[in-house]
Amino acid sequence: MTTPTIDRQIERRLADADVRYTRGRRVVISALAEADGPRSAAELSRVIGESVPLSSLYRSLAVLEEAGVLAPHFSSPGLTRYELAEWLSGHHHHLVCICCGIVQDIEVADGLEQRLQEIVADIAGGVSFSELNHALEIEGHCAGCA
Amino acid sequence: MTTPTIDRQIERRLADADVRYTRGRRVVISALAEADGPRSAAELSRVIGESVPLSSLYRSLAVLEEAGVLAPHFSSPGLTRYELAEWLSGHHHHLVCICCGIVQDIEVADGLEQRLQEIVADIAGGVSFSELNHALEIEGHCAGCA
DNA sequence: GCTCCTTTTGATATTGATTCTCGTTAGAGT
DNA sequence: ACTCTAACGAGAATCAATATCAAAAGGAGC
Ligand SMILES: [Zn+2]
Ligand SMILES: [Zn+2]
Ligand SMILES: [Zn+2]
Ligand SMILES: [Zn+2]
Repeated sequence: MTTPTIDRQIERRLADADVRYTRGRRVVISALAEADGPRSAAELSRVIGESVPLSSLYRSLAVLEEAGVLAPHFSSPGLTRYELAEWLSGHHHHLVCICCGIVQDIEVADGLEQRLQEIVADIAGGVSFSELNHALEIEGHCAGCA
Repeated sequence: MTTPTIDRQIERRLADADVRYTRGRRVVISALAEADGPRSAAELSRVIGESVPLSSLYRSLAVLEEAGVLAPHFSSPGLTRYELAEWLSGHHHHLVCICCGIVQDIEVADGLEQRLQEIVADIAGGVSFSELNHALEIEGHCAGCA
């Protein structure tokens, strides 16, 4: 259930970009806001149902990514999952199940995130690469696949 | 240039799995050993040339992954890149250019890797998820895209 | 080298996710 | 309500990847 706060932030962002926040797009955002991790077009379609045709779903995902509202995530062969961008959902990391492929968001306590940030800066500091962000994926077996 | 050591390790692993280490497969391994990061079938084909048809290249990648010699890597929409598995190349992380998409391996000094390991264990310790491995991707602009 | 048997190859067809096309529909502003 | 433009949606097209299957190559034994 999209929080009113997030919804208002998205409204403003889309208005600034002259992109309409239509019914179909609201449905997509709502489905992603309820998920506890990134979801693919097919996974979303299964949840949303017929009300948003696949071709529209794909275009909505592309438009919302372009507007910076959604971020893509890659962890399975041949498909792209999307989630709310971090400025909406907060910085977090992912648990990736190597058995069933599901990806789950995980919040990292401030202290740990701080230490992680330092390590990343140390690593990137030694090479000619301008670090902008980092993504930590923890791979293993989820509760269902234990 | 595949080091003789790595080549011997692969020979043994494939022999154990009753999989032949054929010319085409050697070419693929050699190209990946020379790369400084994961490469897709198309990227490899560009380097290798006509001597290994795409259909064979794809099958070689699948066979070598199945045998545990190669590991897949996902960071770009709609394609899979491969690299030597970590038991061959050593544990490492990746720099991902958000501009051109190239992925580059990066070695992490033991001390940093140790601290990273601790953080990962701390994060995974709090949830019902059996941690097996971790992947840290540092996103930013590569030297070419600066 | 020759035979038999199994694995691999490679040209081609096929699948599956995603994107494109284009006529139709809906939204914001007047 | 009228207009103008953005968005929609059904279907075609694209592109990475996989499946087919007949032909070629390896290996073991002779
Ligand atoms: Zn699982
Ligand atoms: Zn996430
Ligand atoms: Zn770059
Ligand atoms: Zn790597």
